[in-house]
Amino acid sequence: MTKSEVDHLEDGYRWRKYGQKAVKNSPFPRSYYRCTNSKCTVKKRVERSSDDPTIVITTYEGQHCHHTVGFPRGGVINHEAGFAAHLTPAFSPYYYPAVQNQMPHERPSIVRSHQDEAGEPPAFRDPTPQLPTDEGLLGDIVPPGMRNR
DNA sequence: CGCGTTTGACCAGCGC
DNA sequence: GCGCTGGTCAAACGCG
Repeated sequence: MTKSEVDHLEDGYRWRKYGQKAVKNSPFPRSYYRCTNSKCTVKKRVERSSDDPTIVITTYEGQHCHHTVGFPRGGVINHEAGFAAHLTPAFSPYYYPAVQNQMPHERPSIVRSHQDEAGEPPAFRDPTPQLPTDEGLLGDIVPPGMRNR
């Protein structure tokens, strides 16, 4: 589970959308992404929180067997808006429905989604080798408790 | 021309 | 058995 204000949070991989469906829980459609790398079968499910439209719940499924797609650019770690949000799942309205009211998240970030994806060259996990293990990336971005849905 | 998105159809699982 | 819901496929389309 992740939280972010933008749809296209660049997490270092190239995603290809393969479907979109309207779910019952939220009035917003849910998007289905898959890693474009034929090697890794990672899937991603992005749905918007019904309570706070500025929040998207991203559910990763599987783990990447390759490193982040080439990012030799210098910008690197600038994940305040994107990846940093991953590390605060406590704000997820799914777990703490009351907290969302206190979130001062009213910046016009949805409008500048394009800037965001360009401004987030995700080479974030340099020290982490590609672990095709059970942990993989998920072990980092998802608390151990919630991994086995 | 290649790649990614869009969109409707199709399918499988589940509950009634 | 039927209908609903969620997940995937695939063709068409748009953009760089």
